[in-house]
Amino acid sequence: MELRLYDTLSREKRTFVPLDAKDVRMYVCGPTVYDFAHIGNARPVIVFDVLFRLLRHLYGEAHVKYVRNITDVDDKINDRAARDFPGLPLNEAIRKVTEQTAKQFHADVDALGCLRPTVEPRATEHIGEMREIIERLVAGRFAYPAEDHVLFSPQAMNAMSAANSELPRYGALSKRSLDEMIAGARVDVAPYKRDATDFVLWKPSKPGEPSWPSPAGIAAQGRPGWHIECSAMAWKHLGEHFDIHGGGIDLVFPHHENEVAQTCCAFHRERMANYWMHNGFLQVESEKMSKSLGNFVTIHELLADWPGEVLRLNMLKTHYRSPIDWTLKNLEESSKTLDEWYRDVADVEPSDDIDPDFLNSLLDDLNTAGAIKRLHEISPVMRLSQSRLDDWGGETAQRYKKSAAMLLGLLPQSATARSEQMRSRAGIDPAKVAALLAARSEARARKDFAESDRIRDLLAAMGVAIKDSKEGTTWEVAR
RNA sequence: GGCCACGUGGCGGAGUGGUUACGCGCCGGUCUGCAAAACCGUUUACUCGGGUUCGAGUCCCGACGUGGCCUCCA
Repeated sequence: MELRLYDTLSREKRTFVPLDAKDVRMYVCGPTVYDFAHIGNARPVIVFDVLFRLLRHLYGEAHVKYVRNITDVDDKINDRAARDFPGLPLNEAIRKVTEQTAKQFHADVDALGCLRPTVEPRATEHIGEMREIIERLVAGRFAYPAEDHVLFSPQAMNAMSAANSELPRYGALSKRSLDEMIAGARVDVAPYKRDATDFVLWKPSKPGEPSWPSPAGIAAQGRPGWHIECSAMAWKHLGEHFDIHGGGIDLVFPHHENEVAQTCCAFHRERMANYWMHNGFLQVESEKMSKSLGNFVTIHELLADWPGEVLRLNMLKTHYRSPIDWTLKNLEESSKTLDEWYRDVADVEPSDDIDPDFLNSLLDDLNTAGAIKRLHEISPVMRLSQSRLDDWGGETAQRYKKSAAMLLGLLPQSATARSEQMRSRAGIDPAKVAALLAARSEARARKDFAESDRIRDLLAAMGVAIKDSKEGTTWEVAR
């Protein structure tokens, strides 16, 4: 069994071969911390968490390094800080915004059942590395200073790459040519740019803005451009060349294209990452998510209505590269599925093994939908026709189901713990329910069905769903 | 306008040219005081038009539709 991953650069699924099986390295673009993360932001976090778990399963927990950055220097952060804390000095306001937002982000992704990455570097702690990369680029004539900016020249890169096969061509990742980009360039090209396609590595800071000593002999203080922070952090924590780089599909251009350009030119490398992985976009109720449409939904808001696990399963039902339509109906379905699975596994401990069919689905470019199909099949109950039942049944199935689900980051707790959690979440008093159930049983025993139905309706109004069976009556929180 | 994805049953959603994906829902049944829950069973699909092939949801071409990117949006 081998892992195959779809690589955006080659546009095909390729067998994953790590550079060093004892040190598998993955970088994923994390949040810019200026506002609540929305459900679209949650997708890469969840998807690459599953990949992280899978890699740990394959190569051992100690042999996988996952780096996800926090970008805490950005124009949007500055704008938000000035808006939210007008009384404070800008730098102090910025610190408040980034600290609060990062904290909220951690709370959100923890609730979604995501493991913390091995390293979570911050852009502002890597200004030195950014400057060093910029110096290298200037020395190599890939970049030039102009009016206190430093600009990267894709034209220079391509001239060098034509003469030196060690370098990739600019535009290879996003499958664009410079000619196309020049044709599509906006009219308002900054006057200090030599070419319309040049992009900013470093720019001057206005008074009061965050600022650091500039590279390339520029006297004025400045701050980094957008793409350089990821090149710097990936280099620092994963080296010049590593295995996997991930993020949302929208980052392919310009962000990742520019990262590749910066890193490969600074270190004279043909490649930055061996596999480029990109998750698809998300729509809400069949509409593009946007603030103007009023369907901009944050993780924080969703968590008020749903356990994080429901959001997680709902995300994983669709293959990571396909678009997702995020709807209430799907969430309800996901919620029901989890109820059923928790009932299936009860309080068993996971198996030491992973079901091969389940694992094979994940190994096929993270086919979580196929894996979930298998999870439905692995059931302690005879839920499938006899011919397809395999050997499943009883505790073996329960333990297999538990271990497989846990590889997806699902069913992390016991069924008992979960149902207690659901009860306290719904604010239901178990003693009161027990008393009402006893009264109902008594009414049923004396065939006073008017009374027993009245109690049933009463419980339903409290949000309690009762379930009668031969063994007696149980209850759950109604959805 | 340029480039890139995607279009599967009532709904969600897999699918490596040839055999039932799977889940939800609907319907029927068992159970039940009646229900619910649970369990059993059944039901429908491959956007359109060409082409390649013994055979296409799967490959090729075109049309239509949806979405993304085109310098700071996951």
